[in-house]
Amino acid sequence: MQKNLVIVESPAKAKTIEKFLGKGYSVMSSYGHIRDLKTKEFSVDVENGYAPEYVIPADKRKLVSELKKAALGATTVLLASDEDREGEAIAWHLSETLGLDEKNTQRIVFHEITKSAIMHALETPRSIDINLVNAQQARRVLDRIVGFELSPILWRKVKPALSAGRVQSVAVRLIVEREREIQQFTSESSFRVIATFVLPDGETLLKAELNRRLKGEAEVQKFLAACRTAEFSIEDITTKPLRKSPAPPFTTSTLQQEAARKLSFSVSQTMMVAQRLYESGHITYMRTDSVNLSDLALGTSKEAITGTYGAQYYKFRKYQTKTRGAQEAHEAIRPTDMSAPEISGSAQEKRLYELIYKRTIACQMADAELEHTAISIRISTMKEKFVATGEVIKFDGFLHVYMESTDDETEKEQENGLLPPVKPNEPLTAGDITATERFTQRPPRYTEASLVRRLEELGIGRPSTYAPTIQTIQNREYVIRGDRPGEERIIRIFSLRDEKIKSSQKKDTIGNDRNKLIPTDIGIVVNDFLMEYFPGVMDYNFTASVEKEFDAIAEGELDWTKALDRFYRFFHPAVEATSALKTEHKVGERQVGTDPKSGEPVFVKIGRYGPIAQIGAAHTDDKNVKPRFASLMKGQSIETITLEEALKLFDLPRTVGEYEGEEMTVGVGRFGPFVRHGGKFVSIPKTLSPLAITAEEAILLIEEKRKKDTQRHIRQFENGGIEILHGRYGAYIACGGKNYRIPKDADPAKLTLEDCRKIIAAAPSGKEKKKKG
DNA sequence: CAGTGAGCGAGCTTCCGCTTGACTT
Repeated sequence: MQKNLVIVESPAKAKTIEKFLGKGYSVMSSYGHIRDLKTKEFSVDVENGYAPEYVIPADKRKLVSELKKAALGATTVLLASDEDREGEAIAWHLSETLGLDEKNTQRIVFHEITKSAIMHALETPRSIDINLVNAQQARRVLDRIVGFELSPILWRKVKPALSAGRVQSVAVRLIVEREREIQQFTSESSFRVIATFVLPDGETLLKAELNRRLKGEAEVQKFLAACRTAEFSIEDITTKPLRKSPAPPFTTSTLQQEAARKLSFSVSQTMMVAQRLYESGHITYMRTDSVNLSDLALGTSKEAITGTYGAQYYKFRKYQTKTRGAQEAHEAIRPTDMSAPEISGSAQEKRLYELIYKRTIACQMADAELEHTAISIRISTMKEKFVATGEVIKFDGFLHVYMESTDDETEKEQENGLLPPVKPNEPLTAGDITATERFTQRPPRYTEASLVRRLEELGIGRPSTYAPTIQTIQNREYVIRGDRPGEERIIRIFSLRDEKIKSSQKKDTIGNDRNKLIPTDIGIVVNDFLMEYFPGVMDYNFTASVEKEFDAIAEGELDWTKALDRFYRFFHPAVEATSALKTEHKVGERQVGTDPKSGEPVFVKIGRYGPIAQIGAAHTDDKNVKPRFASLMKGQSIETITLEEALKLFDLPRTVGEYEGEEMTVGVGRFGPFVRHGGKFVSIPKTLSPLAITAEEAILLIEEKRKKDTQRHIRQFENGGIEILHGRYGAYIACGGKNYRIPKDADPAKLTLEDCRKIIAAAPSGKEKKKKG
């Protein structure tokens, strides 16, 4: 029997839709794009109207032939990819590749996977919008031009295998510029004054803060002295109602941020867990920029809220997407079943689901109603005032369920809850008055999630690329996720008590950073280079301005090849000029001083394998004098390293002593500092420096390594030819440089040589595994 | 896994956005 064929992008979506459609339809998935430019070639014919050369990637061929077969046997083919630029292009590529006939091909779209939305889509088919497709082609080709013309310049001028692109290079720029702001930041000190007053009843306390910060010790002393003789009284009491509204439902970016703040998930972890929730049918699609909720979701949310919390907690809300460049092909991320506050699954899945559930429920709940009270306290000797503030929740509303977190690291000004009842002009007795020194905070380093938020604000990147982009800039070693110890500060404290002023000090660490994005030397050098020669592409508004052009193309107002040509005509000459540039020194090179021993200059720069120091210039007349090299160590930077530190690097490798008749040498290799002893390597932990390590410490490390190794070996056969080892994922068998997994039901300690041989023989060969790619 | 790096030179690397697998040391 002939059927209608519906093609969607995602297999999970296909499964759901199939249920709604019934017998006359079969639903297949394209798994995203089915054609693209070649991966290893430029694939754009610049001379010929920027004609792209599309190919079907190897891992898509089988799928495409299956789709082709299904399309041939179908009465009608319905292309149901997403209703955005990429989705329209997918539909077009499908129609081109499968050789579809316009007569029995329809383009349909829906934004939510509900029966009514799908039925409506079936009733209102259209044809492929070629303008929208061309907008996508322009986007694709522009990204290819930028990426494939800039990256090779970096290979030549900085280091092989680097990359540049419209999105990643701007992401790195944000991080580099933030780091510079932090370096240039000088914190200022001021004193925050807090007083505790006693009410006329002799026991109730009221805590209040001075309405301005004091500058410097002299002013503090003067102020406290004036307080000694002052009288305090209530000046004014003001209360005002305060309303708080819930945050909109989750998009990809806000989910990544909240999961990072509340669950400490990395961006990619959030996406992996969300993917599983989506595949098991618990949530809607997780890559979206829309805050829209379907009527179905709105209805079931209302039921859940009124049923669980009561009608007074419910409020209908519709959210509008404000994000720049949003394409809104999907709904917001929400539970598929609003009557299920919990699901079964892994601990991570449960936690992420709960977060999504609460956020969705909360966004349809009533405002929280609070009352804000401020009591100002007069000081008879001065015009300054103390102010006590308190906030009382009158009705919790959505706060009952969910409160959005912030990245704000600045200390929370402790707010009082309920303030005691007071009357104007009531006299107060001062207890302690304490002035504590505070320092202004440097700008915060980006986290993965806060970088995503910034990129989204700038309209750069898409929900499907946030996590991969962050991965890329770390893979290229432009940026690392790392820790930076805070700065220790002495904090001065002055307090007035029983008419005496006392001073004290305490130590505090501020600005301690963990798991933040920090630029590397390579990232900094590449960024500065691109900023100098390609400021247009690096501009934060570059994406926004080309998006405007893409919109014009989609509207049919602009020819896509003309738009590309306009860009290429200014971009390509800059590429040519930069390539031809002859520079005496390498990009990012810096002379740190002169080697006192040889009188040769000492440089630091990016080498083929990373940052290096160099003594002596190349290209000298004397061919026998060659420059010497040494890698920088982790944590050192070509921007800040001193001559002394650089010279020390040349002390390596060095011999630290002998052990068991063999020399122990210390060096720094590709994987960090190591001790070498009789052909074996032992890593030196962070706590020890290869420059300072002693023979005793080195021996200890060697012994530790040996102990660990013996624990690693569970059994040996054939003189070590076949071994059972303890690895990261449990026990495994190693044989001839290959590893084999042990079946779950077997006890690794009891396996015989015979068992091992069987397992090895039964394992699929390497060829079979590799065939696909 | 490990000390590389100054040149007669092989051949390689790279973009952004759609989407999941297959895999496991």
